[in-house]
Amino acid sequence: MRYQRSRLMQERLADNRQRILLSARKLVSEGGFRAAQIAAVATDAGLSTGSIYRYFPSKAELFVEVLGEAVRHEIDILRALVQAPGSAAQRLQRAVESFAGRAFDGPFLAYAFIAEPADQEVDAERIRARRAFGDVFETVLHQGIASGEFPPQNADVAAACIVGAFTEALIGPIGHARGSRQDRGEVIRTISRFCLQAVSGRQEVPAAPGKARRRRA
Amino acid sequence: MRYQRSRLMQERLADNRQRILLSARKLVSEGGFRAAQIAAVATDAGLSTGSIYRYFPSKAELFVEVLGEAVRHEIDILRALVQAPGSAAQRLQRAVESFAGRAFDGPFLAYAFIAEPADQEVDAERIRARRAFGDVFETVLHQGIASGEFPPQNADVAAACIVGAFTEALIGPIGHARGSRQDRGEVIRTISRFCLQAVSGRQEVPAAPGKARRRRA
Amino acid sequence: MRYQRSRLMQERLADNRQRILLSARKLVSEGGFRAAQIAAVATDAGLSTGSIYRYFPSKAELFVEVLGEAVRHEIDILRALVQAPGSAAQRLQRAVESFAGRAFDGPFLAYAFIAEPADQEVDAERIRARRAFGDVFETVLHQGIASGEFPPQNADVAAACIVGAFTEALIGPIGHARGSRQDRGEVIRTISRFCLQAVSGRQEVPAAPGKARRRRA
Amino acid sequence: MRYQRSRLMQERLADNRQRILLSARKLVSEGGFRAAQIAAVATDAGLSTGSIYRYFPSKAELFVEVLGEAVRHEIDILRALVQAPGSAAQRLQRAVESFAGRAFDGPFLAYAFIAEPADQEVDAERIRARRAFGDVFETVLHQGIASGEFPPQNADVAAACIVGAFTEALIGPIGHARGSRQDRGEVIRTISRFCLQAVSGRQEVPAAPGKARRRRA
DNA sequence: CATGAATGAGAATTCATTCAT
DNA sequence: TATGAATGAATTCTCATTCAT
Repeated sequence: MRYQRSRLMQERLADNRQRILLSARKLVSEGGFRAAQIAAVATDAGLSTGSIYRYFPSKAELFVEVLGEAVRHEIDILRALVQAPGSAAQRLQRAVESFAGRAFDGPFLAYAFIAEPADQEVDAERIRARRAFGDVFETVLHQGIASGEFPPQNADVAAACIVGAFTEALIGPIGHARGSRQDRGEVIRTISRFCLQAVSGRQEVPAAPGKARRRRA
Repeated sequence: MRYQRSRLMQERLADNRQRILLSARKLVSEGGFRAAQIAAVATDAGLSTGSIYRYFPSKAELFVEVLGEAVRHEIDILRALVQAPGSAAQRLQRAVESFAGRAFDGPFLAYAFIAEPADQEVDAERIRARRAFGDVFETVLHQGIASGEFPPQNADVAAACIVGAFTEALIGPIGHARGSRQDRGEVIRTISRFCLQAVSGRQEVPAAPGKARRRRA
Repeated sequence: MRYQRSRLMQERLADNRQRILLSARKLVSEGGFRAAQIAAVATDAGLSTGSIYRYFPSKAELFVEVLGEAVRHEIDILRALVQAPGSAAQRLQRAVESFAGRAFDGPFLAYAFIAEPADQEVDAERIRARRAFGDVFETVLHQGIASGEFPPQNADVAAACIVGAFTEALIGPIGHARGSRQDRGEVIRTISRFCLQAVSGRQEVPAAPGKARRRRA
Repeated sequence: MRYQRSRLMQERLADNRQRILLSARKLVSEGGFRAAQIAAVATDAGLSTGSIYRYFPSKAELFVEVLGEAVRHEIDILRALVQAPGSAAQRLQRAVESFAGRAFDGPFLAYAFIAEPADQEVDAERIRARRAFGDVFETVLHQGIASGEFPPQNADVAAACIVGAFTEALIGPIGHARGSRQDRGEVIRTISRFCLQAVSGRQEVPAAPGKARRRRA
């Protein structure tokens, strides 16, 4: 006797959930966790505060998901690049440039990813995220070391250095790259060369410019 | 008599101010900004909450100064190393290792330095701090490029990469170096080689181990 | 055809109403009023929250009826026992033991009956309920006093004492009888003797054990 | 160098704490836990909501103390009466009448004592309270049984019955004694005789009337 | 008619800042 | 001048009730 939940309804529900996630993401990226109170998220999403709790059990869970969703997407892309054919150096370069490019375009992820959140649960998710990124880079480093492309090195620490390097360069406050005060391609190539030289110990000729096209996030 | 009392008074005032700063710093380093409420700082400093406001106009100003003080100290050390005689590579290496070593030993500075503070004013100070560190490294890079030691590169962005690399490696959550799970010297040498190779494009033979002595912060 | 549908409909309506009452009762008995939110009742009854409001104008009214229904059932049984033939003492004993036995088996009624409800309206119903129980016992007391079986006494207050005595003994927190830590028969006989002696002022020989059979609520 | 906290100050502090407890107690006794929100307590005590938390860590702790304080006071009185010289029956009678008298005068304690609180911690305290009262009566019962004054009986359950009996008679909603619709002495004597006859199985001649004087709580 | 998503008025709690003593 | 008690705005979360579909 249950009424069939109409397709429209289902869409609206999924829609709301997504809108909440987007609003939360937007607010954090614009004003940090400070600016992302439940009430603000609700208003931005066009809902009441109570409705947020229909979709997420708590503020912490909401932001864990915001972070997790962004990270998962990023990791998927990185893993694909890292598993593609090519030398370790090429694959590392592609991964760094791809990541850096998106971070340049939409500083949100990297921002949330650096920020100290107000909540322990979110903090834990942030740690998982950083470790996940590091793991991807560590994989290529190990492959490069094994194949003799890269000299032996502490891949663990080096991977952390890579993550830190472009994080800081792109979104950290001294990242002069902020906005578009510097040429996108130039910044990204600098970062990728930095990382490649760092792990290979060889002078790297940056990939032909113009390949990494600007793409909106 | 009156003069004497006044001098004592002044000393006590200066003393209290310093004690407040130290307590604030200690609390942040131990538990983050979350743990550094005015009341806690006051208790730790052996003063009343009201007294804090005799020395600092607001919580934000207090923490701006906490951060600023720590950074100034660090910058002084770095600048001395950078202005000492030696090749650009040597000076860069010394600066990186010195900074990294202190961060390894006492994660406070680096922590506060990454943390998203509760307050916009503190945030602004954090930006200044990161920029100041970057500037020091940028200086050496420019010198190295000018002297031909380093290939031409975007020194601005590269400096940010350096700061980011060791920040993440040492105190970021994937910094496996946390605690003492990894050998201090090994971690620091990995980082310094990473940075040197990154900017020089040459395989670097790390400095003889044992030179960088452990020192408590 | 239309008539048939209508009858089915009516049956379904009555059915739903009953299911809601049962679910509400079950939830209160298991977790107190705390656990009996409208949404939980609806889920348990296999209906939507909105539907609850088709059958009951408000949460308060629902629980007033839950309580009232349970009490009415209990009162019917008690009245039958009290109007049966026999001495006042016998009838009183039967009533007390019958009530106590059901309370021992299914603490729901007694629980709701003591609990401070979330709502004033339910509170009022609770008062009516207690008064109704008291009235039944008062009736027997009056009869016993009239017949000379019991000494003259304030039947009103004594009836309240009876209700309080077994309520507390059976479900109050010091009612060690909770669960089955004590022998059911023993507890019930103690209570009934307590009440009988209290009103008769004579040593009572408890009824032969084994008469009051355990029955699930 | 600490300023001496003035006696006045100390008095004011102790005063506030006491005022909060009194306000909380008053509100519960008047309108149940429903009416005792932190904001209401604060207003009643002439303080801000925040100030409540200077004196009590949480709402639950506040009400645990409200209940505990009242109970401790009551238990002290009961224990003194129970340990005084005299027969078990006399001591039991004095205890019951004393307790009943105060409950008649100020229904607060007994009310809170029956109410189902909104909070588990308070609930736990309530259970302790009831058990404590029961224990006092159980003690006299055991003594009376040992001395042959009372017939052998389950003292545990009987003690619960006593507590329940006058609780219900006095403050329970069927306690017609509410307000002063019935004569105070008459009600109290009825209760005490009820309890005495219940445990002794003998007709009790109530203590000479006029002895139990009305006293404000 | 049934549904269940949306609402929004509370309620508890925290903590920077003020100010009477 | 130092103190720390008092303040109260801000924030998260709950749940009875309504109403568009």
